[in-house]
Amino acid sequence: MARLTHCIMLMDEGIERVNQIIPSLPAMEARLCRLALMTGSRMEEGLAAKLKPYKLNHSEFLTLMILYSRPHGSSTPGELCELATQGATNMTRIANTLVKRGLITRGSSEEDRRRVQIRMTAAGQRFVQQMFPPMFPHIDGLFTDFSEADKRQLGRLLRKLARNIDEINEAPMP
Amino acid sequence: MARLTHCIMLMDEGIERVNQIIPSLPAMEARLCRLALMTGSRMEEGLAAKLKPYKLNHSEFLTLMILYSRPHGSSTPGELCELATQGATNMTRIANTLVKRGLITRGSSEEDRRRVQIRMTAAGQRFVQQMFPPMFPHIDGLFTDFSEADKRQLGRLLRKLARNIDEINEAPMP
DNA sequence: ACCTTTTACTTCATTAATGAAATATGACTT
DNA sequence: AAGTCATATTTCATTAATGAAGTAAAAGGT
Repeated sequence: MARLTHCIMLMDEGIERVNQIIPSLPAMEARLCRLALMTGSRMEEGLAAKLKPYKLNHSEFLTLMILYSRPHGSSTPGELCELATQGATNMTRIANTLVKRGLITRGSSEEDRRRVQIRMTAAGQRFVQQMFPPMFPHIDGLFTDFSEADKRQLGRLLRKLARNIDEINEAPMP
Repeated sequence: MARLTHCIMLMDEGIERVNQIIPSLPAMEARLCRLALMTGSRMEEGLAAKLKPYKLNHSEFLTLMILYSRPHGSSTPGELCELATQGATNMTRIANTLVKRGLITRGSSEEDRRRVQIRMTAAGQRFVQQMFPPMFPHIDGLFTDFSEADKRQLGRLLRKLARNIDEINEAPMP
């Protein structure tokens, strides 16, 4: 695959040329937009590659990690949908595959029998504890040459961007 | 859909809890990772929503814009693959749909008859000039409250991150 | 000139991920 | 108890990306 920095270079040139035809283009912002999209999708790919040996996809991994982070490794499909930003249909499928692999169990809730109680099994916990730490060097590597200030800045700016995304999504669509 | 800021809050809590069970987790970096992934995919979704009325998906839009940015609105499938970071198979499909809509044409090249010359039609140019500018407020909106320094910083940090991604991808996989 | 390899794309089949709508069940309201 | 809402699942369809094999043209060695 082509280097991301190369793609970014080509993107910069492209925006430059489009900007010359359409001067009203907010070039700086468009560049940031593309940068965020490009790095985001590369990171997705990188993550997918890391997960492949474990036969997990992004949403399965995320669900597993979220469940792992819950008190008693327990939650419900509805809650997991919210936490993992997934549709109910997908969550059912994800739970199916994780149950099949013995990493979680589905049980019925006492108080509300509509609810399904999802619990991480001991095998599931072992699995997470084995597969997660080897990813740390990769996570660290992404920010090796970042100073502490850089990290704080990036965090601040991405959170700021996130707030703006929310604003836009809440504003009534014209 | 749940607000992104809310998802981020939940993510922060999740990382915090996982970090208590697995202290070796590089929490700050993991947070940045998730932040980048989450904002990236929200921006994808936002873009997809903007493109939907025009019946375009991301790769079709990107291809169209790249072609628009080329001298004489002309290129070849191979070049477009590189510029849009797409496989040849996908590019064929994309070109098919864009040809069907009359936005581009496929012709054969003079010098190298293996090559296919892809050209943007007048209709294609009109289409881009109509559909692109209305997206500017959206692009601007993402960065409304960003100072010029903020934008420069974000650009710098994302480019830095991109270089690290390249490093990781080039390093021999263990 | 002839054979092999490489390049450039296309076609067809397959997989992955998700979404929409219908269904079953239980809980809550009045 | 009747009607409404909430939770989860199943079924079906859609969308998008990907892989394997095929076609055609050009390049290069002998």
